[in-house]
Amino acid sequence: MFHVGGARSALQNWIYAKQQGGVFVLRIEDTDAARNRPEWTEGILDALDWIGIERGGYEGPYFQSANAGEHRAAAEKLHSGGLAYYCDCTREAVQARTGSQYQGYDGFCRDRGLGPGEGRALRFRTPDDGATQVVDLIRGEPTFENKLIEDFVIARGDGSAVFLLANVVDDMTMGITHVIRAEEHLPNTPKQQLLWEALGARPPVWAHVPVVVNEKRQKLSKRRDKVALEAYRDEGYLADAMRNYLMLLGWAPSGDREIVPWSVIEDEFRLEEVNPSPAFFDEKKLRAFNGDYIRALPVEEFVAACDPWLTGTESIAAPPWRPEDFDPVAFAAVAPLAQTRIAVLSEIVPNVDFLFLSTPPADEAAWAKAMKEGAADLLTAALAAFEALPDWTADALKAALEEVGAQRGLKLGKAQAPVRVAVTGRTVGLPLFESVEVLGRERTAARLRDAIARLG
RNA sequence: GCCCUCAUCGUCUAGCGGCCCAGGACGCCGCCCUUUCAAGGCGGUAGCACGGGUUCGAAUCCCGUUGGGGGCACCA
Repeated sequence: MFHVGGARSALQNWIYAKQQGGVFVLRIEDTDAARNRPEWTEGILDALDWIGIERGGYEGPYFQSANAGEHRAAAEKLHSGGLAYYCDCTREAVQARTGSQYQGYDGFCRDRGLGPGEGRALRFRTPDDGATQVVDLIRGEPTFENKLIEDFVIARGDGSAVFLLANVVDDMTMGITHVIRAEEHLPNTPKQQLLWEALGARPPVWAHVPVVVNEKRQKLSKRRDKVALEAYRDEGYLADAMRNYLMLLGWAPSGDREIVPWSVIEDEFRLEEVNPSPAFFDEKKLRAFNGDYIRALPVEEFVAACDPWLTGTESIAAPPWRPEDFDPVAFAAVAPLAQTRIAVLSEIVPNVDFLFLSTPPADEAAWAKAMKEGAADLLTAALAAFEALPDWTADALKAALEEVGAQRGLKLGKAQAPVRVAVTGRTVGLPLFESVEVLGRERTAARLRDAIARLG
């Protein structure tokens, strides 16, 4: 599973690294074996592939746990240098001293001179005075008073390093110069910067990109929000549309443009210009973008792009018709008509299913709406007119129905309604006469007869 | 409670002291086109959170208020 917010920062990170002539490193933070979820890694890689960050474009993935030895060595170094101390306080004990309102660790073990031992955590001794200023490409130079930073844990009772330390050690050993991550890490940054300095290295340049929020302005959460990129892919969003949209959250290309070729984005994107406030992920706008991208596709590419929804895949449900009833030639014939009518690829199915189903899809509401007074009469006349047609073409079919309607004082808009429902099962859909032409004389006649029979 | 952070139409944004009684896009609403529905064309709706400064001049700079978000774990 990969969060869209994460996908966006990956995109930004990737472009920035490219522009700087550096490499984008994908690292999985897995210092806690119990919480490690291998399937997440796969999800992240799939998402990056889909969104177009090809695997050659970044390094990794690297797993923090692979460096456990170095993490421990760094912890030991900090301890022997007097920059960290062991602590055996339980959470409850700290709370008993500080009161119910959380105040941070109170420094109880600071000067107890405890040695390492089972169940003793190692805490970093934060400076008593001064301030830590971080350099952030997006936010300027946030400054944190050191005395307000608690003595935080850097290694667990079993000696393993926690995220804060492990992350810093890995960054140092990998020669990381820029850390670009989500805004929620900003409050951790002074702690990590203190660690860089304590370990004798020059801290990196930071960039904390804003989070993506839901309509309630909360950070996207996997539990309550649709955040998995795969879900959008399976619904039929185009990768190009998605990455274009994602890049516009917090940033815009020059000159009143939004839908632009990727090359323009790669060229014009400036991390420093990213808007520091959280952005709402607007699915409606994404849809509009996607529709635009779909329409821009050459027809043959559109046809190819629809394939997964026409045949089904592991993650995409199979269509309602039998596989052997699918006719690629018929589909290709109506594809251009469908192209302007769908915003996401999965919508192709209800637009063309009438062609491949043995009977029109049943929709009682549609039937009730279209089959009013005179419907049987109109259908009967239409059937006769259609059967008399020498040429089975959309134009001829249209002329025939126009004639039938005119005899009954009906405009084509009205006259086509019952025919449409009888033949396609729906009140809305692709242009009727083209659809009927592709459906063919036999099947059309059969469906009209069925409808007339039903109307009694 | 403490710390950090953010603030232009409903939403995403342009704007970085005069070009702005604020531009674009999505949405929404009309009209046109039209065999349904779309697409397309045209038009409209709607915003600088509030209060103080600074300045000849502020959406743009400063301070405060309010509101939002994030963080404060032997999670990452």
